[in-house]
Amino acid sequence: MRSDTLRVLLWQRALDPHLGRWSLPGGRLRPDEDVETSIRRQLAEKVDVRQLKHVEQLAVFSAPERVPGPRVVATAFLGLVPSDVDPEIPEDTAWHDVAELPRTAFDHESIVLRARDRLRSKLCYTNLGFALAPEEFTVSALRGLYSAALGYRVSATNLQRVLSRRGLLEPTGRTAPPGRAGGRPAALFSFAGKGMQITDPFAVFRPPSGR
Amino acid sequence: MRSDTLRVLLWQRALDPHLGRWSLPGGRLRPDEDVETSIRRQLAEKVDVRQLKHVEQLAVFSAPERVPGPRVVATAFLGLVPSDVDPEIPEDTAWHDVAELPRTAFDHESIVLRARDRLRSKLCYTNLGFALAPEEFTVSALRGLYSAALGYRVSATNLQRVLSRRGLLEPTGRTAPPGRAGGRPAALFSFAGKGMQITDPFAVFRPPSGR
DNA sequence: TCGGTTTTCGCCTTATAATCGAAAACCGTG
DNA sequence: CACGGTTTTCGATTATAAGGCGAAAACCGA
Repeated sequence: MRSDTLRVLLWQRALDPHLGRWSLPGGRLRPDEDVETSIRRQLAEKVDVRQLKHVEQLAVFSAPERVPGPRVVATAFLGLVPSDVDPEIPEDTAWHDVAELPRTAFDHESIVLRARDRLRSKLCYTNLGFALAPEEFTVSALRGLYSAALGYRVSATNLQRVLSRRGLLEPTGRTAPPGRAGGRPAALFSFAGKGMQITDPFAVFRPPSGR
Repeated sequence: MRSDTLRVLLWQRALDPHLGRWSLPGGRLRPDEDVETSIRRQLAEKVDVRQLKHVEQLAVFSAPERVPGPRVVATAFLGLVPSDVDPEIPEDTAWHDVAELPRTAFDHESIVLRARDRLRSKLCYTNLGFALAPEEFTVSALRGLYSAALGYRVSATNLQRVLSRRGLLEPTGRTAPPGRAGGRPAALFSFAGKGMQITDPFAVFRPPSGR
């Protein structure tokens, strides 16, 4: 998240094929690592890995013609960086608004869109939203993240109530200073689900309560 | 689903390594096919592909030591067969209760369990349950599927009400004959979400209704 | 016809989400 | 320092969805 828009880190290809187009960071799998280790290693060249708050497999892209030449099977990942970290990124990379992607290399546009859809879905039935938020955040800030990622305005009132009832918001007691125009200082919260997996789905058909 | 238990199709290895152990159907990716085409081809040798009502990528398993010898990266799939089809299966394959897996080859047990967890999750926030049901089914039968897959009893009353409100149950007008002991004949329903993707998630943070 | 069985449905309770509006707490300015 | 403008917070209310219970419906076999 950057200035209330959902972004993706892309780098501009310096080689043919598709020279100049923007592509997702990645690279070849080494024989001694699994795919998650590999993508974390690849990303370490672009972003500090410790800043990745969440990493999950997205899907395998394996169409025979997805890249020119010999076939390349790609395991795509969805990785989330909190909105407050602003990592040093190399010259040839940039954060791009997911809503206005540039001309991408290969099938990378569809990969990004798939990742966006996955994020949107999971925001609605998991705690994944907290992976986009800083350690401490205001309800307004969280509302901004949800709104930008989902593409529609969510109510701060309702967001706070829903997350509170689920026991996910822990008040830190501290407050954030108000903006230039004043306004009541916002209370700072942290994610309360420390023991909880950030991707644990909410139950819908719950087990019977009586036992 | 077989006699109200969740099963998985496994075949018994005839070769070393892990001779005699049970393993998931699968095989090597050919250069001219993508992974989904490949797994459908592989399965065609075991089960008629047309009987697969749903196929989705589960995850990539890529630990360097997951199989002896040179590393093999596997893309695992979750495939669902309706409860009423009873395909011809080869001699060396069998349906195994997921709750009581035999000694499996490699990491296939963890793959199966991961698939089970995915199924359980998705039953709660998608229409995936209908992929396990016949074209026409009674609410009781559906309840049996949900109960067996989820591992806890769900109420037929509530299941019907919830799915009806979502507009997913279409009455066919026909009824199923009662069992030996009698009882009111159950109405037959079909899945009403014909245009709808079976995996479309239900919204939780819904877009504002007023617009 | 009657007891046993299974399905279906209405009614009620509970749980969760959405909406609204007022109060709280701050800013800058006159 | 009072005031309008601003943002956050919270209580009260409404709306919607799910769960529980029991009665009625519809069938069987004897």
